Amino acid sequence: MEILNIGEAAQASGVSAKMIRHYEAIGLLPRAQRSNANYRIYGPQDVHNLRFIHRARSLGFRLEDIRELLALWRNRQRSSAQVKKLALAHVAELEEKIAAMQEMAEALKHLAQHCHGDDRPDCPILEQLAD
Amino acid sequence: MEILNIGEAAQASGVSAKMIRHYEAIGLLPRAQRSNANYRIYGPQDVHNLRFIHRARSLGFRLEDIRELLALWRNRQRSSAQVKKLALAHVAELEEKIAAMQEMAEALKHLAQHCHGDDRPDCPILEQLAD
DNA sequence: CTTGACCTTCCCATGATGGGAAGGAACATA
DNA sequence: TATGTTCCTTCCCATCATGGGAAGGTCAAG
Repeated sequence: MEILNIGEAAQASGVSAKMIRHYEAIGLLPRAQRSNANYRIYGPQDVHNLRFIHRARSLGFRLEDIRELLALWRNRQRSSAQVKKLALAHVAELEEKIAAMQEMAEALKHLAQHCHGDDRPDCPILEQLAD
Repeated sequence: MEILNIGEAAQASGVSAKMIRHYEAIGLLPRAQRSNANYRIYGPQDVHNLRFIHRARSLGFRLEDIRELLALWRNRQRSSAQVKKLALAHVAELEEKIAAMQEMAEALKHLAQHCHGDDRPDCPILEQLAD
């Protein structure tokens, strides 16, 4: 298990083969080495990169953020402040979206509570939408 | 203010002119009446429909859900149970997304708390991503 | 009659992901 | 070795809601 093709690298990293090709296409990953038959081949370091991306995605980072995170990761001269700033900006975005969705959910739950949910047509949910 | 062109209807409803055309194109709205010059023209009922859509979007409903909500709204034979079901399904989706984003935010905040955020390169955020 | 603000249609972009086609390559088993 | 299965390659298209912008027609006010 030293040299992997794209399917094996996908298995090993949790990133789909489709996405590995995509990340390469947009320059998030360097162009992979190729076998004689033009298959992409991946070594341990490549898989490490892929895992990094996978974890960052699972924390909700956008690909452009991940591009920066990868650069910081590779750069031994980075300051932890740069990383922290990126992370906290992302947290702020998440919290903004969470708050917006919570407002929606609360409003809808409130309306639904007052909806009989039976055979009759009267419904405060529609009434609210129609105003 | 009885007969409006698309820009005025947009103003009056909160839905952009661009989106009004789009909703018509995908059949969410009936084809608008046209003036001699082929301009779309909107009456009070059309604006009412647009406001309905605008409010539903602001509660996070997807357009396909709104298509159903509009049908229920128009249908005097509807049961409030149908509306409530749609609404609660949407609440469930929202809450699922909220929970996922909260997990991300919590994980990141935890990592950021342990990141010095100074000039030094050491950073638990990157360490976690690199594992 | 010109000018500026509006309208029309049409095409393209976003962001991350996947589906699927057409054709070549690798490999396992009969 | 022949054949079949599974993998790879590239390329195009779809999602979802929204907007940007071009090219050209229309309208109202000065």
